Amino acid sequence: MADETQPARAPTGTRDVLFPESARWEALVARFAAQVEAAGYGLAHTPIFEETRVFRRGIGEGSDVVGKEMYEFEDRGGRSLALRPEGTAPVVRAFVQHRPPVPWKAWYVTPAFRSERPQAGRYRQHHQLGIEALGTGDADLDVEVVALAHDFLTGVGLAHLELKLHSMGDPTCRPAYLDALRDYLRTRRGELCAEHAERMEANPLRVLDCKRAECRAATATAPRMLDHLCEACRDHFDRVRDGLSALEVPFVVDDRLVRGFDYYTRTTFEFTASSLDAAQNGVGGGGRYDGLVEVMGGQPTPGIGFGIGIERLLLACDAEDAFDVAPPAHDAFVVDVVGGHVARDLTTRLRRAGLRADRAFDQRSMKAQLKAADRSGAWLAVIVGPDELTTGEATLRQLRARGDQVAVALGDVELAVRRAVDAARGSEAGRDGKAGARGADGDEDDEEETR
RNA sequence: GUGGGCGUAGCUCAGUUGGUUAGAGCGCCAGGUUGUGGUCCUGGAGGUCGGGGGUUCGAGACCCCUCGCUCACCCCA
Repeated sequence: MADETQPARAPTGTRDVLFPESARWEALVARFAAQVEAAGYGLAHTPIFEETRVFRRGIGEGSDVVGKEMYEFEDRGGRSLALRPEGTAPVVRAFVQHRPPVPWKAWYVTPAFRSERPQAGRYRQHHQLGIEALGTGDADLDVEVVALAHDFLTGVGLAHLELKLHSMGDPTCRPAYLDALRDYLRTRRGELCAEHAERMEANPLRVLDCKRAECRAATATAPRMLDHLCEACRDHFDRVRDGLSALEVPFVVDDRLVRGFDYYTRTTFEFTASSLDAAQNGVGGGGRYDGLVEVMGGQPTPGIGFGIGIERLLLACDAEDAFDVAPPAHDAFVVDVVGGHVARDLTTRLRRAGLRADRAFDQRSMKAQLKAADRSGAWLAVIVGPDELTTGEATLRQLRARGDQVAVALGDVELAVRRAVDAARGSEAGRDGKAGARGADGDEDDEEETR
């Protein structure tokens, strides 16, 4: 337990995301929302905790995430609850509960909790962006979902990205395959790494995913799911590949790809960022889960989705110098050296007029207030001192562009600020040859300027 | 859960084989300029040396415990 005399801090494995870093998060979520909403996905908020069985049944008792990493607790009524370790199960639970018309397409942004030892790109609370689409098993939907993930990731500026694609088969073909794989592994048991020699019976697929050289070698000639797909699964996989190729989404088929949750059927995929260390280079992944709705107590309904880790994605962006977001600048900073009531009134008027305005407090000196104005990144300082008070004017001073100070009537400040800021933005754009976008990718739109 | 590295001002760090009032740069505040930011100069504030115990005449330095951070394994976003 932590020392009670020490100041409290964020729990192990969690992070505070404060401004200006948070501005990047905000921009990332906004971009994701815009993209998936344009494709017909609607926002779904579901509780941050669920009945424990939602995850036990949904994700699978055998998975590490449920078996040893889930935050479980009893509430005061003795109910067993768990903090969500991932995003899909709760959304599927909500689908079963509310029976929305299909196809039902939802997106989410949510924290996810896993009780593991933190390290680079791995936290006890991390955040995911994701989509889920339920109600059709059409392979075109697989293509849509994968393409949306791809377009989003490349859209934020990631270039060094790899998409791995695989098929897990379905209840028709997978059991026979698992038997064949088990039979094979039994003959090679002595060659496997210690851990997998133990675990191979319970979870033979994991062995294929093992990074150790022994396991790699021992499984080089192991039977592969792709060779054991039933006709329906094979046809489905072919259509997914054809679709991705048609949309020019590059991928590699990886027949060792095994994802951590039990619910996957048929298409599974994973995006890795080669700019990150291999240990945590998975920035997102997902797949089809045609049996999950039924497991959750609903009518058999196919579905597919993906989740993207925000922290990892931003880490990958850092490694590639991508998605550099500049927080929006204030339009005006009011400098009041006559006691503060003018700042109080003017900032409010500017804000009510839709402008971004701030001020200093505590009646600081003009020098200090101008310094604060400069630091705030505001385009303009709106100065009111004794002189202005007697003439009923305010002085507008450009902080980031050339131009003389001008006096404007106090009653016209909103309009004058708007004009002066537009002019300053215009002249900066002219100099840079860019529309005021200080971010890396230059296509962030200036939605505020067009009013 | 297992193993390695590391905890000194808000931040990045220095601190000689244990020796007196613990330093720097940046940042912050103020003054130079009693009406003008971004440069410059001067000054100032700010430290339970992560916490607890021990060794010693003396500990930021050494030992033990503990908390935290970090990296790797496992697994995953």
